Amino acid sequence: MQRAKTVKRKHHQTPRRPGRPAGRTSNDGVIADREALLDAAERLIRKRGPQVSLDSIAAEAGVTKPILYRGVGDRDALVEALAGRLFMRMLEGLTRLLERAAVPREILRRLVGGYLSLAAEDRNLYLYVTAGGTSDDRLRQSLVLADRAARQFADGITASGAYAATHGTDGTAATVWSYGLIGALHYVALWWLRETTAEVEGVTEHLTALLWSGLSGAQNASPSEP
Amino acid sequence: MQRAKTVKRKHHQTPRRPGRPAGRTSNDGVIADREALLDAAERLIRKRGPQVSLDSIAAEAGVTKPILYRGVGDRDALVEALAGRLFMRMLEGLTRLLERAAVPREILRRLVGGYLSLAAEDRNLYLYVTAGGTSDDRLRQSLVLADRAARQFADGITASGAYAATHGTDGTAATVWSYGLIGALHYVALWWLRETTAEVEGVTEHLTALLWSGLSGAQNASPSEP
DNA sequence: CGATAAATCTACTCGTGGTAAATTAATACC
DNA sequence: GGTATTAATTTACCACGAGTAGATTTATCG
Repeated sequence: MQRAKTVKRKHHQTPRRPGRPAGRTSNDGVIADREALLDAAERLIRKRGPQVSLDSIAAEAGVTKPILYRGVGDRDALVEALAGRLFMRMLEGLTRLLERAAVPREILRRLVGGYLSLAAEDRNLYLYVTAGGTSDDRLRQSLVLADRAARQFADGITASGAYAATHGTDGTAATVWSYGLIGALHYVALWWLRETTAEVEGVTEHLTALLWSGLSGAQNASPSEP
Repeated sequence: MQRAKTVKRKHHQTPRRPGRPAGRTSNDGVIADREALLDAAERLIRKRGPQVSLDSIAAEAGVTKPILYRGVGDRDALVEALAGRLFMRMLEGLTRLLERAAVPREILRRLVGGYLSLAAEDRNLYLYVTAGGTSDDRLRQSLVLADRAARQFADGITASGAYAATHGTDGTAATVWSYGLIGALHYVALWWLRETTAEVEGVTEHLTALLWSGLSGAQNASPSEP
């Protein structure tokens, strides 16, 4: 309601002079409200988009910036934490999608479609978390998603585990496959999250075809529906 | 005088009082030095890494910030221009690599290996250009690279053009394939540019296997060397 | 009751992108 | 040839976001 330029204070809050808060007998729940801070960050990012500042996030949480810093650390730590929560949710969603076994290509199709749909569900959060140049550890964390998704997928292919056959022996192969997979998914998701025109089914179909048959399948098999 | 931390003035330069410069009769070569500014930006990014500021870039070019802005526009425009130059160079390099025709899988292998090697050659510049969340038009520009690379690749597969068979009919398919391809390449490149340990041949081999056979090839064909 | 510790907010610094105002030289006009 | 106007450049500033130091108030312990 108010906020002409920058949000400074949460709507109906008393001005809260500085100093130790009255009433609190000891440090009760110092760790506990980390989740509340992350919740507030998620809420604001959903509402306002991926461009929100730490000041506004703190305001949304009803605290000030130093509290936010004490609770979750610096900006990188915040993004890291939000990415962890988001990726965990996406992973659970994907797992649920794959509960009932299916043929391998159908598994892949569900993975791709699920990834896109789940990213679109948390669009702003997904953009916030994956923006910023995928620096250092962020990328590595997204690999948890890729790796577990790939493992899940491979487990669907064969009981013996084709994934372990390739990923288990050679660490480089595992990493390359994970990065390649997540890169393809992520870039297609980035594009699709901007284009509201294309419907998810077609995109899923095309990407699944590419990931399934690879480029060797480009000669005879068109990725479009027959 | 100036700051100890950030370079403010190029080493041996005269202080240059403000005002219109003496000697220049009219605006000669206003457009011409845009390339010189971009050269300076490239030089400094190569030297100092992808974290350089616009101030330091202007200093490297021997001009001041407003001149830089007049010459190339804002930061996004600078990145755009540098990305255009880099991708053009990479595309030329890839084209040279594919001049002598080969079997399709070998073509793909050269594409992947060439992409990685060329990115590593301009490592800092590649990171500078692809950092920043791949927002909006940057991503679209990298598609020129992906699209032309894919076209080149497809032309190698069949003379009739498998690329046209899929890309020509359905625009969505073309876009999805391009984004997926460039995403896989870029993410693997990002990882590999950090890991100095892995040699390019192995990474190329694994990624080529993934892109060629797709995930359906994971059951029987291991991506590692037989 | 007084001193110390804890917890919080205010107010600042610092760096960076971006721009307006000041400054100087060239050019046009009489 | 002298003066006003215009072009080109630098300086100095603004806005804004991340991160932190210090002021401020309350609880707790002697």
